[in-house]
Amino acid sequence: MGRKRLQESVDGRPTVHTVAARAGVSIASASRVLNGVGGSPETIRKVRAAAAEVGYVPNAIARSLQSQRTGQIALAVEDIGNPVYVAMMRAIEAVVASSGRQLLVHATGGQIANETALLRRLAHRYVDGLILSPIRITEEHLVALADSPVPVVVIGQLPPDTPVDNVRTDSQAGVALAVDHLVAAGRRRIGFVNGPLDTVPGAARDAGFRAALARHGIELDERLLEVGDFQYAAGRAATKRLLARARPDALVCANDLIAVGALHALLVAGHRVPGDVALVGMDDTELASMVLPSMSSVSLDATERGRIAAQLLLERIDDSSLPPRRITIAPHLVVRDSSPTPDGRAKQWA
Amino acid sequence: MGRKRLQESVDGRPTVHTVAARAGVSIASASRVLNGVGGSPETIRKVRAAAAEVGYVPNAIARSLQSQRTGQIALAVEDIGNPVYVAMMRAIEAVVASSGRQLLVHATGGQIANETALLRRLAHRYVDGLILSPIRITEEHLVALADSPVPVVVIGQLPPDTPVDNVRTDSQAGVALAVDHLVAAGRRRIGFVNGPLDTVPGAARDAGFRAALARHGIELDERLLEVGDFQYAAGRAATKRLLARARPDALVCANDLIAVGALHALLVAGHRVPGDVALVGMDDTELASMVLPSMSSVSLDATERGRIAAQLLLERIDDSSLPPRRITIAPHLVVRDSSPTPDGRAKQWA
DNA sequence: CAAACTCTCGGAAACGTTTACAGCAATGGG
DNA sequence: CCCATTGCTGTAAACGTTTCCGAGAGTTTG
Repeated sequence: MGRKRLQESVDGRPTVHTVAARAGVSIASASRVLNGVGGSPETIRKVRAAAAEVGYVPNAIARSLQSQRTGQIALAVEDIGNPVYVAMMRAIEAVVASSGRQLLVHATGGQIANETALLRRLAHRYVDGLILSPIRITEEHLVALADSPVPVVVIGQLPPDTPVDNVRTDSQAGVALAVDHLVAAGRRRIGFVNGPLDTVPGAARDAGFRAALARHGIELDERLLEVGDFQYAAGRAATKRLLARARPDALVCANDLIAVGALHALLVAGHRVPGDVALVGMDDTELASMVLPSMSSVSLDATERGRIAAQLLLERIDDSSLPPRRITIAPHLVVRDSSPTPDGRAKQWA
Repeated sequence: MGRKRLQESVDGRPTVHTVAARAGVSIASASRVLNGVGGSPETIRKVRAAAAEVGYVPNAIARSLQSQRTGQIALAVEDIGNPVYVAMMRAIEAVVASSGRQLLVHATGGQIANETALLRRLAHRYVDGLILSPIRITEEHLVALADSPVPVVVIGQLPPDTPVDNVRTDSQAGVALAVDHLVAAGRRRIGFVNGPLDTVPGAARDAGFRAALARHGIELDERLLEVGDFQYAAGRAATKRLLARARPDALVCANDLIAVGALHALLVAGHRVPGDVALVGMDDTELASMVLPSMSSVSLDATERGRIAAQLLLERIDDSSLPPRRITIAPHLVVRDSSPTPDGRAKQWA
């Protein structure tokens, strides 16, 4: 009994001690064999046999404590229901899994308190690194990022010279792509349904929209601007408000969820899309091709951003002396049926 | 230097030794104070001060090793992009987070190999419990479940008498609800677009559909049956095939993704919904109210299933002697615009 | 044939916690 | 005034690994 206590873990499962005793070798030898480093043929045989007989599985926690690695990566996004984050998550999970690690998912709800709390919790070292995609960036974030005890990669805009690995996209240029496309098709009364202006993407897209109109010499009509959350329901409501006071001939939306809401509002109000009002979303999520008419959308390549972010993180975990890197992904426009084709014609059935 | 090595962790961060030394007490006393158990007022003051000064944060891994608890829960679903799993995940994450734990997400892709590998990996004890929502159940699953080293809760059908906590829904009855609804509205040529028949939900829904038709004395026309993956694209393709050879006046779909695909195929083919063909999806995801016309759908209450599964798991973690529990959630029909209202009339504009 | 290497092995320390146990002082009751 | 109780404290063991180090055996080299 006393002897057994020394060999089995507290819940009766075999430990390296069990295996070693059964094979008649020391735990050091057993451990070496089990990790495939060293051991004479005879020892290897005995240890492997013993391990198989008792069904030994190493304890990940104990291993982590010793190796100072958890084999876990955390991902924190605002809303795991947004298809753009789903795409990102899929890409990240693929990279993470292929490196033999696991992915932890946190939903922050966009709350700053949640995010900084999460950053602080990293000090517990339950994870080897974090991929964070914040929707707002505060001074608190920057401080917390600066003395984060584990590597963090941020997906999204960060102030210049923040010494943090960073994957971003130029959503300002993305909005410009949408506007250019619509102007080229002869639309002039272009509306914009945005997310909250106090978010980083919201502010960038607002600036992008204004700049693009200015570049085309179109005067901005403030009645064509609306703001809501980055959600379907908010997009639908915002569009309804906008339509109640103005007559756009095109609508740009700050993401696809908003755009689907806008599409719904437009069709319910009896507008033809793209005949009366052309529509361009943003993020190019799966949603864009699910709806009818299928939606043009500016792709910010969430999959690619996720993949790169994961790779950057793994690289930094392996070598913390790397200089901070900043990767920018260029947006591109995917034209579908909700906006006029390049030759200016709308599909006949719409 | 030698002294320092004893007080700080290998990467220079403070440990309980650091705090203890700084406060001039033993590590035992320090640990006790930090855990809020015992300590004289003076000791408490000194330790708290020392901890604050050095910015001490306990190491979660070391704590886990000692306490035999990781504070982590894993969730494994087929496809994190399916909105039904998103809803489930949201509910689970809420429960898990409010118990102070964290959620790990695994995407299995429905691969049996992945799932059994995952079950085996539980032996590494990196997590306190698992919520598994398998789409297929094999003998391998049952064996792996039987000797899982940590508690597992399964969401989905399980053979009777499997001694595993289980949250399920009666999707067979769910399909019946849809069929009853359509028959009551006078539809007779009811088609069914299902997922793979070798999956548990696929088989159940197939059986449910056949039984429901039989109950109404409607002879089954095999040409009105189609099968694909539980995905949007597959649903769209399957519906296209079905429409090429038959003229249904209603369509039941095995989930909302398939249903949105079917809706797309129907509208593109020029059918009016629900005028020519009524449509009922299943799962009642957010998607259902995003599309136009908004989709009737049989709710299997994924949110509730997720919430309950998480609670069952937490209970079992706290008390492994509990008898296996099986909770069944009743489905209910949510009628929207894609199927006739109870009085048999379709909305005028469709 | 001695010296220098190369392998393999086991003991023991380490990773950073929590906690059983025993010692000790102070307190209260008889 | 003594003893039992209470409340703190520190020492040391434990959680289950990996790995450093020194010892011994066998092999090569000069």
